[in-house]
Amino acid sequence: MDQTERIIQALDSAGYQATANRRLVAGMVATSGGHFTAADLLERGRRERVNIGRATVFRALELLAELHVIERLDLPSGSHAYVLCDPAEHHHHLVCSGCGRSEDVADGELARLVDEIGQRNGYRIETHRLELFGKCPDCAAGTPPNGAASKASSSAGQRPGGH
Amino acid sequence: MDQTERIIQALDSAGYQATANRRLVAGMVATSGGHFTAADLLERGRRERVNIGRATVFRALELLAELHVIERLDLPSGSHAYVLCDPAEHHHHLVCSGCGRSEDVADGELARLVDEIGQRNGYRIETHRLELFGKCPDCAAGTPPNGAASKASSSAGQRPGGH
DNA sequence: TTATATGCAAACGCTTTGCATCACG
DNA sequence: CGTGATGCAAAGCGTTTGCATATAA
Repeated sequence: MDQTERIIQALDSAGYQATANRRLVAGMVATSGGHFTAADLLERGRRERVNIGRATVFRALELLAELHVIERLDLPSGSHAYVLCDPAEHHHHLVCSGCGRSEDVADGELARLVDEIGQRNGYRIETHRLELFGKCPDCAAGTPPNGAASKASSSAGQRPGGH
Repeated sequence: MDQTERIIQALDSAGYQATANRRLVAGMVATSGGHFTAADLLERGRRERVNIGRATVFRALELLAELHVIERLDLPSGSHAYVLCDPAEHHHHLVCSGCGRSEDVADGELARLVDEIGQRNGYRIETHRLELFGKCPDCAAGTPPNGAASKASSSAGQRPGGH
């Protein structure tokens, strides 16, 4: 449920200290509501008057990426962003080009297709990456969620309605 | 066969001058044998003692990308590279993590799969990108093609079984 | 001669690093 | 205490831009 806790948990069980700053980053990541850049977090920190250094943010993101709690996306623009995601299984990302929201997408049939392509070309495939960009239901309907691109602030990730 | 000419052709028919420097870049791109970065071309230019400025290389690459003669790749390492490719149809890239060589891969069934994913999530998909990395037949056989030694050094370090 | 293209170097944005300090275990 | 984490500022890359010069049409 609480994504922030989940992240802190991940840090802890990997043997890293869950320091105040890392908790802070965890919180921002969890409530980002979509993709975000290091600059976004820095900016948000500045706006909320929390004292956190540039290097610390970068180091925290690197750490979380290493733990597969977040993953780096290459946006069509060429810039790098991160998204919170499920560390458990191999998946891809469907990213809203309107509000930045993102969904994890299971690999599914893709594995077979990838395999096939490898065979056809005689390559031994090692990794593959699929990135999907489009408009989420809200943005497609012209009602983008508050704080569009990088801000956003629903406290529970992308699971409206919970359970 | 002459890719260089094809590139020059593309420039010309788009109304751009096929200047000496652009021909030079075209030649390097055509004979790159795989992916390459702006730095690669610069380096190669320096080595071959041709006089071409950094900005010119970047501008030429930007131009060729705009004409869809080359395409930008995001290597797993996060760095940007370009590959020569067919401007005609929507396709993806299969890149050798050993020598950097690259094949165009038709979209094929992927379109359907992408569509399905969009529907399932209620997204209106705008673009998608599939990138495949692995070992080409030669590299897999331990006989990397000549002149490809350090080519994909930046994309190595992949975790084959990984996330 | 007029529009384009080029070189150079400075400017830029993003990310990393060195190092002294600080917090946690 | 000792290791790990942090802040700051400087350094490092890759890329872009301003501007004067050179070249193509």
